Amino acid sequence: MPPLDVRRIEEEVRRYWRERRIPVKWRTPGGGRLFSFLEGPPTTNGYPHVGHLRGRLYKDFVLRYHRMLGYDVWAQGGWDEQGLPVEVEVEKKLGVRTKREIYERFGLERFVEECNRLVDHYLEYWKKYATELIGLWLDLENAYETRRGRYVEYVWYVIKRAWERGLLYEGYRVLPFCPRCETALSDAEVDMGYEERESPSIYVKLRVEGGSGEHLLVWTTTPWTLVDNEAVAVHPEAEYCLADVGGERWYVAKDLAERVMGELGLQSWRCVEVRRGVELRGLRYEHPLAEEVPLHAEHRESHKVLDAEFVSLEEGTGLVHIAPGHGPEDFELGVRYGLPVTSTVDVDGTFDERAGLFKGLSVNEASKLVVDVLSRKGLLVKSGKVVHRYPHCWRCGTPLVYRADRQWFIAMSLLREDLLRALDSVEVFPRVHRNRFESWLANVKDWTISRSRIWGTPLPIWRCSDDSSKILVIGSIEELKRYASKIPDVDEDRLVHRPWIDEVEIGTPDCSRWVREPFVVDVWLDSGVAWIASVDGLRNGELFERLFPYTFVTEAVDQTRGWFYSLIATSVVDRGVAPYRQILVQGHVLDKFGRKMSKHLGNVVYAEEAIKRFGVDPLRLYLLSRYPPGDSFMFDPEEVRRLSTGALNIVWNVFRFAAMYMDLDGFSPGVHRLSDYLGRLSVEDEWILSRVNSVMAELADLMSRYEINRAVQLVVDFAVEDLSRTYLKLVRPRVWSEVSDDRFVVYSTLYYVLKRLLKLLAPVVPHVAEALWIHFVRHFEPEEESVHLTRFDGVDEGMRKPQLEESFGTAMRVVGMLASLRNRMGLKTRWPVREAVVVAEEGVLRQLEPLKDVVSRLANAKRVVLATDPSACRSGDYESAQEGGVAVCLPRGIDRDLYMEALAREIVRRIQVMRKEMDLGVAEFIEVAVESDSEDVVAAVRDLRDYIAGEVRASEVRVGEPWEGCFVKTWDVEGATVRIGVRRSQGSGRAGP
RNA sequence: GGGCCCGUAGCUUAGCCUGGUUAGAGCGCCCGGCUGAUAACCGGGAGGUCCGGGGUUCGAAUCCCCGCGGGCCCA
Repeated sequence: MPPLDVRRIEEEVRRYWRERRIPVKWRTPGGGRLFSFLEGPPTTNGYPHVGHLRGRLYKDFVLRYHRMLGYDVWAQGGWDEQGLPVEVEVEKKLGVRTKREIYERFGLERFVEECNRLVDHYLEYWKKYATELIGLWLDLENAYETRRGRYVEYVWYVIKRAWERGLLYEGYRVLPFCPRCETALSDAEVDMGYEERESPSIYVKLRVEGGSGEHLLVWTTTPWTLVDNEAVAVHPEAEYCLADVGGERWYVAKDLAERVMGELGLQSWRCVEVRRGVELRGLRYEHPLAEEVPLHAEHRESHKVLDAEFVSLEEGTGLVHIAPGHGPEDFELGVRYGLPVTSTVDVDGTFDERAGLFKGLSVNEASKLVVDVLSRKGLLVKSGKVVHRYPHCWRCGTPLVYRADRQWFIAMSLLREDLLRALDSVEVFPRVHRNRFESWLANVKDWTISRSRIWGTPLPIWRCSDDSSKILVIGSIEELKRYASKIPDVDEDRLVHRPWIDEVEIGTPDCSRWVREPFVVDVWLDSGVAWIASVDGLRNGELFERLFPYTFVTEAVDQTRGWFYSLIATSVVDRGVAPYRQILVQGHVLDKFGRKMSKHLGNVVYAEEAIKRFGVDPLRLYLLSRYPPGDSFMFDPEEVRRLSTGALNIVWNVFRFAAMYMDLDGFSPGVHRLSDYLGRLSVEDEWILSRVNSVMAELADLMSRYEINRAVQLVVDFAVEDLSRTYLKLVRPRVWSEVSDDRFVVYSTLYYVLKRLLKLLAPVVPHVAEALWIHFVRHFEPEEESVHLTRFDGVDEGMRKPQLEESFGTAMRVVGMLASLRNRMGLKTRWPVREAVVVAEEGVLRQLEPLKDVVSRLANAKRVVLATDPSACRSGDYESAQEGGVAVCLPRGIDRDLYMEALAREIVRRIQVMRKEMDLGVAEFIEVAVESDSEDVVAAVRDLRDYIAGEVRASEVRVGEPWEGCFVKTWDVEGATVRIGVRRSQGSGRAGP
């Protein structure tokens, strides 16, 4: 086996999988129980980064794990292809800024084709870098795509179901709009886009009618909304000051007066009168923009003080300017008091002709002009700036504008109980996220499903042109065709999109001409129906019934209000139950400083770059093991190598070690069976066999809670700590020894452990595990085609020895203490000691008794003495250390025999180095000559010639001058000069197969 | 304004639910060792007012309360 070269191995393994169609075989049902996974479809815009990879690796890990547990896995891919993000990018590409331009310069047909083309572009990229290369074995051939006719139909289906249940309605409502994208956004979308922003902050006084000199002082951060101001609200219970300010009198909330006046820079003011909010009710004021906006002349009746509970006494003046067309609370108040709902702002964020002076201005421009006008009229008290959190468009970053408009809704608020009941049957990991989801559902608002856009599922609602109260909702393509009197000659995928859908002419007996509502559907409804649309569930009922509800879905935390919600919402609308059993909520990936990854900061690590830089499996190991799935992940490129490559190297070399010797000795698992050697196991064999089975049991426990990082750490730690550092270190001499066939006991033990280990590693590092399977397991058992087509072996309870594992832990602690003590004494591990004494209580000693030999080997002590009596090594001849009730001691002096042995080992080590430098194979024999000015060294070589020869695989070790032309090096050994010569001998290697 | 989460070594963190060895790792730093799988690795050391304060308790990183600081969500 060659050294580990991750990239080459991944390349080779990918080819192997492709040629043998392993992923297809992996997905083929084998009659087991079904683990049905529903892919949260990535949106096909933008390039995948490590955050996407993290999520996709959890999917992959969980699928592979369950496949190896014996489940059949349903692993269909899926893509979310429609919606604003795509449009935004196409607009950029085409160089257009408004919808009008799209219509006029390009036409919808061309625009939609461009959208399709862009989707195709990203699709290829996501398939390669976020799926195939990372080893995610989703079925991409049969992936669902939200732009397809057969998919869009299900969005229609659910909307029709809502209609049938009386949940679909249209309404006039104040909603957040993105003026750039010219469409309304849903609550969930608004939630995604809160950002810090600097806004104007102005104080305005409104003249109370009657020339009394009284004013209402109001504060706002959106001066433009004053254009549509219709009233002022006060809190009914609050107390208000009528403050005398240099002759004028202003109303301001008593509790806020001090702060407000301070901010306005007014020192000499006083409260001349205090009145409760309710007493101000009905006070009329002159509209501040009455002259500039003519329509307010007709609204004079409304311009007065109202009372409202929502008025804040924490900020502002305690008097709130009310624009029913621009604030949800204002709107409700307006409805309650019959105020005109004035919204002179268009969907693109500009004022229309009703806005008088402000006509044609954007809201920002209007804000500036409002400030100027008020200033000129002497109504502006103060104009400043404030930084606050304000909602922005989640796709394009434009600050949102609240305005009233007509939209279509699904009355989710009526289904709160149903949603909560549905959630009862769902397990949420990690648990804390359940509460959040629950409170979201408990307070869920009606879902605004209409969007004034182009590239999306057309809203399947038609209105009768003769009688606007008549509504027709169409739930399938078949139904559409049934009603259609004329239909464009295009394929289904096009037919269900603008502009083609609007070329369909529909007439029915009760209405001669139906006109479609000019909206598309919120994309969250697209992905939301994936539970049924992904498999064309109405036509594939049998398959669908088996999959539904899906066993498992996982996405990042923001999807609680996104996809997790839209899935359960649509499923509850249609059938009243949750579409999934388990959801795993993932945290986000941040940069190494804990900052969000963003193009703006330039700290995004893209998938392609990461894969090329680190290789897939090191990246997988890192992303899967570093943090709990639910936590934020601070991605530090330095750590990938540190944590992953090192561990993978060790794992790889464990197999190299095993392969080398097993091969050399002609080991064959079919012939040298572990079952035949069970009676001859050494204690470390029993221990490692127990450990591997315990690890499998612990793994199952961790995975039952989706503690993926700990599960992965567990397996890797086993490989690195237990297997490599401890077990292999212990059995090395047994493998080298040719005096008995004890090494076959080691091999058969190792083979058992390694094969199990590979299966445990397969879901974590599928490429490396497969390469090892090919090079190692298949070398002995060629019929085992792929580790990924195997099942985990059950836990072999008979192998488990919890007490031994505990004792071993104690022994390792003692070994560590001895190493520490040696360190302090300046005594190299290479130098043998006569004895190591362990003083501890009875129970600990009982644990250590069977492990004395293990301790003596690892501590390089001739013998291990166990004692309960502290005086055992209290004499001046010993040095001791103690820790947690256990003491260890080592003798200070060294006698001549041990000294000779130490010198011999020093020589051995140097010869080993030389062997390595000569690049000799492990089985090759050498001849050695040692020459020194030290009599001790000469004596050690002479006396321990056989020992040295055995250690370095020499056919001859002699004292004297090295041979002519052989490899010679001069060393310093304990102050003595030693010349060592090494040459290849004629002796044969160990007998091979 | 309300809710949830978090604060442990220079950095990243385990432990907290279920109170009880001397709070455990990894990285970095310093020292040493090992090397017939390993361009590897191993061991040791220094480094902690477990955010602060109060309470419960024989005993608190852990449970409770109050602050402070940070994050997320809702309004």
